[in-house]
Amino acid sequence: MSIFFGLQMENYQGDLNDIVRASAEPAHFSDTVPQLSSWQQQFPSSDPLSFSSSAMEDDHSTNTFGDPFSAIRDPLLLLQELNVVGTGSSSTYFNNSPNSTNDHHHMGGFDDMTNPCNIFSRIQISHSSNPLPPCDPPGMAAASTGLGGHKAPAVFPSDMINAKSCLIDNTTAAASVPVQISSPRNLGIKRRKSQGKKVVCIPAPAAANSRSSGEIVPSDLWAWRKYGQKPIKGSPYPRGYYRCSSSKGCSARKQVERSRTDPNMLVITYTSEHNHPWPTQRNALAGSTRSQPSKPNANNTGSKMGSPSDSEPQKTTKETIKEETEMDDMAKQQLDIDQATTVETQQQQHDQDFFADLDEILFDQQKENKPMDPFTLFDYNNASF
DNA sequence: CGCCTTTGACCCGCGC
DNA sequence: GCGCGGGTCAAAGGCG
Repeated sequence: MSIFFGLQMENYQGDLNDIVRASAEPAHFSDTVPQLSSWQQQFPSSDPLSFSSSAMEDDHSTNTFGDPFSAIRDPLLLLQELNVVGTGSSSTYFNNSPNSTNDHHHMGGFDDMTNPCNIFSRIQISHSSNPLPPCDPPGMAAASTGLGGHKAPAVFPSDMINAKSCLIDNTTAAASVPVQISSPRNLGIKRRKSQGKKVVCIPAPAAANSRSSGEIVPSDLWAWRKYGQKPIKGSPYPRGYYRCSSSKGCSARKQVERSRTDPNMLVITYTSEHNHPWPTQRNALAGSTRSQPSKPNANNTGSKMGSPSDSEPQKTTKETIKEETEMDDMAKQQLDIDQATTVETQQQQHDQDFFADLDEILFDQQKENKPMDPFTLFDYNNASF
């Protein structure tokens, strides 16, 4: 997950590189954050990450695959997890995520969504087979062509969540459309036909602190590889096409574009599903660090830092993939026999290890009087958004 | 070496 | 049937 709040686009040149790659300046969220995470409390001088601590805490026990970033997650996923989007088993976007089951939904975080101080206060998210540019205000949608070649409705669909105003309608949020696995080249599956999609609207990262090329990297858990970019008729901004590179054969895709009505907002459309568990190590595939700005202090900010396995000897890519496979098999077995409690225990242990490493990193930063760039933490994910 | 981005070409659904 | 526009492919070159 990457959320960039209150960031302004600067030096935008109309290339989606600006959107998807590179780092972003620390987020200075307005007003207050209800609670600080443990490590924020530990280092109050560090730039606040402003995650919802309740979300973090709640998530610790929900991720079967031991992803330490379950607390720093994709806005879509978190909202989904909070029963805001794609509630219930009908939501299948992350079909291998344990969160796709009802069993682990934690409503404890839902209250946060109604809190004006919630970090997702500027996220709009839609789960619809007929998505619209979610950042286009109602009434302006007529000027926009809906994603997937469908005309955008003049008003938000019922399952459109306008978190920007923090008005969560639990009844409408319950609407869910199963996401199809749809490869356009798959036989018998026509593309652009009511393909299940999820649309997320997030504040666009600023380019100010980005690399010299002006690139910024909203990262999320997954690794994404860009496979195309197209100018969009009627929009000054191109649309970037990304597919999941976390696992070969994964059909998950996303499209990233700017809202034509609010260039400060990014419209991210997720299509199809991940067919693999959470990446246990974001840099499992070589070259993925390209999307990361290189940081001089490798000890603290390198693309491999913060990995849950940092305290362990470096693993080769093959070993990592093997582990992922084994982990996947194990997780399936766990699911088969419904040993959720065991999984949660493993998850908690994993998270403990991760946060111990994280605290160590932050402590090192603190010792050097280096303000911690919160999005360095996002870089752990090593995935463009 | 392997993955990345870039980018022109191609494919295909949809509207007229 | 045709043209438009969106989505994907794949080659080329770059980067760590």
